[in-house]
Amino acid sequence: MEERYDPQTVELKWQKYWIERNIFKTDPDTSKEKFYCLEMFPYPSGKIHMGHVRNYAIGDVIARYKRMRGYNIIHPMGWDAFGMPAENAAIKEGIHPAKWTYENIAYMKKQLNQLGLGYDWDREVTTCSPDYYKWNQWFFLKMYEKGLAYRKSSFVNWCPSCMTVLANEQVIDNGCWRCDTAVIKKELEQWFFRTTHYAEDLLKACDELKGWPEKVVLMQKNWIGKSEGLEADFKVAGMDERIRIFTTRADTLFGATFICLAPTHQLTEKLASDKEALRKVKEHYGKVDEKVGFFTGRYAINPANDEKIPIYIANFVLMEYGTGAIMSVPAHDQRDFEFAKKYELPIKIVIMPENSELQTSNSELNAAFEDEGILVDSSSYSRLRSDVARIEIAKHIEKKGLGKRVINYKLRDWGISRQRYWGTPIPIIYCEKCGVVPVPEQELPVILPEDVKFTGTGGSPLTDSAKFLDVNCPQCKGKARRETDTMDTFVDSSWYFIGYCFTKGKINFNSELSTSPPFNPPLGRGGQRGDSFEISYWMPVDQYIGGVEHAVLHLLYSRFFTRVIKDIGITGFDEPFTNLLTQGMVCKETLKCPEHGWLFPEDVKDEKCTKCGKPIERGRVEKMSKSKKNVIDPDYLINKYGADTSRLFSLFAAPPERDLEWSDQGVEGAYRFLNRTWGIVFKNSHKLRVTSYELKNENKNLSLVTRHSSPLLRKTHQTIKRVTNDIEREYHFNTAIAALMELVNEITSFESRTDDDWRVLKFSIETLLLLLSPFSPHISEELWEATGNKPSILERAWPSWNENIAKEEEIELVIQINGKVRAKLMAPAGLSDAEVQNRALDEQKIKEIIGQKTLKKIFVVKGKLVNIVIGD
RNA sequence: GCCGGAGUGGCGGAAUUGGUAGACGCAAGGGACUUAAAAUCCCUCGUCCCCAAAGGGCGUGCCGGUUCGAGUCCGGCCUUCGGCACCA
Repeated sequence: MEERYDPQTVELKWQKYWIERNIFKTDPDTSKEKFYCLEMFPYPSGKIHMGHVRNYAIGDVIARYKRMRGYNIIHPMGWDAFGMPAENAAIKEGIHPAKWTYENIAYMKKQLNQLGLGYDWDREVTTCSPDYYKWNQWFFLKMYEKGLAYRKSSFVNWCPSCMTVLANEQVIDNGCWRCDTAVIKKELEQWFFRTTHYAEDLLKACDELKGWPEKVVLMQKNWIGKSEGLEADFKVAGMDERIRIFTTRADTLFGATFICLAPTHQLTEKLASDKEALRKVKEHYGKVDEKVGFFTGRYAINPANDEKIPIYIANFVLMEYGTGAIMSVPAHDQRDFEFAKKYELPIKIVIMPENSELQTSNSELNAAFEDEGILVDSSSYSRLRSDVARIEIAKHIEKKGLGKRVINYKLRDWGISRQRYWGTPIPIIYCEKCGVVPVPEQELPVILPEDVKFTGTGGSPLTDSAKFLDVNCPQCKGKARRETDTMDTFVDSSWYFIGYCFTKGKINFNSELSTSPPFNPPLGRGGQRGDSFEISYWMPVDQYIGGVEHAVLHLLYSRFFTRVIKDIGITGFDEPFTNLLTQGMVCKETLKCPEHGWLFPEDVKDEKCTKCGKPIERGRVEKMSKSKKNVIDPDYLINKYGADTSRLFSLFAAPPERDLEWSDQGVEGAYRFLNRTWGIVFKNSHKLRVTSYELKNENKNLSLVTRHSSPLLRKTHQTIKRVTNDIEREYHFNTAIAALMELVNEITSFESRTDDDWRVLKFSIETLLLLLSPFSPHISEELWEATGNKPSILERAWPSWNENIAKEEEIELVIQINGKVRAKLMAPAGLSDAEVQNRALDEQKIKEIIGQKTLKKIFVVKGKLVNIVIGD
């Protein structure tokens, strides 16, 4: 064994060993309980970043730990390979997106292997491969058959920079989720997936997501946004038309003083004569800044009291939600209030606070009163409480046949059309005679044409590819053209975790349809090795790990797809991910020069900018990003410290769910720890190798205990307990690693004198290596071998502790007087309360403090503390 | 504005059920080894009072409460980070 720890040599050796032995290959062995460990697959942008290192280190620890605990593990990895950056690279540098993507994948795969991550690459999926995206198209056709995929014209979010449509979930602060460009509204024919079909189910099932962070479940619930209310019809005076409105506050119906329609409402053209005003309002539609509207000249009849109230067209009323029309109650809705003030419309108070007067100035409201209260001026409903009146009025309207109680969701259908090249072609053909015709299943996949030009202007290159575009209609064989839009890349990531379940990555859902029912074949059904068997064996994912930024988008779409796949008849489960861990961001301090902006650490010397000599500002700790120049390159870390140190530090610096602040010195600390571990094995390697000791029988430990070695033996058992519990309890790796550091400290100061000491030392060191191996696997394998053991350490069982050995014989007894610590003394563990009391009262210092004062009461906390309450 | 986290030494963070606040690591200071430096090893390290020791006071964002005892529970604020935001 080398004296010096050289991570590069060690890591290469064991990575080669694992690959040659096929250690991470998955096998559906039904005699074992399975564990599906999954990390969110990366977009192949070129190189991995520290966020990936952290995410994948967490996943690898879990997979290795569960494996040692005896689970049958599936731990796959793949590539979210469609997307805009590849297309941008094609435009900018003239490289074909496929070439660019596959080169990036090759490099990043090498990096992942250098980190020692234990993936089964036989099940790798690459979403831009026709073998994969064929199934996007297949799902599309199945959904089209079921009416879950449909086409409609609508106002959509359009990013002028990306020249493509965005789903609602992809609009962040009114900007594009990729490039931040302000999103505009544009009317387009688009394909949609009917996510709303599952709205209620997706919402209800949220309560079953026990293994998810509450925060994420809440975000899902809020996004689905259920609200119960009333739809009511307002007749248009002098016309044979009705306007249906939606409200959650039927109790304020008597306070409605006008009606507002969305500018794109089906009746606006008919009602509004002033086309110029309508055009103006449309311009402001979807913008949050200002409320704009105009009077149509028409009136509506309030179904509650037959009052005539004016009909307005207003930009702030959304066509996409409810009925696209609202009754406006300015006294009790802030938005209506602002609109009414601007256009000088009447404000009628119909709800009063229960115990006080409404705050008004000059007998006018200065803001809407939106709380619950008591009804006034509402005919027979006056004096009712608003929550009661809400139901009564709704019932009344329903009875009169002028409306009905309904449930609305904020969740909209998922617009999946994208005007891009690098995505899955939508398998649809447009025929002049037959109209919209789906591509026949046997003709899948519809493959992206390779010979296209990327100009960066005029939208998708597919619209210029005659070879792709021109096609014969599958029905009438006449001239037809293909759909040129491709699918949102979130389609790709909505089912990839099921794709991993197919042996050797050979995805085939057709075989599922013919062989699958009955669903969920029982475990242990002898000899069956079909794909449907594998899906029901491996799914659902037991532990999913990824960034919280996907809390709404990806997770919601995956939950939707899982339901669709079930309804197609392939699977028998609703939820894809049993447990979810959302890891925090990797952050680092930023440096800024007043003249040169963000700086790399190497651009700073003595707190000054090396370019201009001005003093720099130490900025906030922010998420690592290239633009802020506060990134750490994983390649650099691996070269300098090795994968084991990089993994160890990113796991030690913070618990997984919290943000991690990068610290160069902290990395040094992790490296020092591994060096010390190396050192203790090196120092003792000769003797350790010849010391024989059977690890298996835990109770043998007891016979080895001597006065000298028992503290180390105890510490070792305590460490097994702590590390195991810390991993089991929410994956708190930081405290688990701290426990390992304590053990190393103890081992370092231990001196072996007798053969029994050597056996205890060997047991300690071997235990340390077993416990360390999920975190820093290479060095653990190397030292495991150096202590005379056969590889692989990964195939060893996770150690267990003996409570009898782990428990302390002596405890430190804390003595408090009136809740303040006054003395501490060592006492044997397991004393009775009375004995503990006596010892405490016997203590010289305690006697002095008590003196002549009266003893009021004594509390004893077993094994820990005594609190003596005394009077004056 | 609404919803949800978080606030503990110089720093990252521990404290599992209301029971010794500050584990572990980093930084800092002192010492050993060395011709010297690096590396390594040892010691100190919340703060204040005291020459020092012994001892004691204060201390988990702020104010108050419950309790023998509160970082932990309750009420009210402050700061900060996320998410949503004309959803009627």
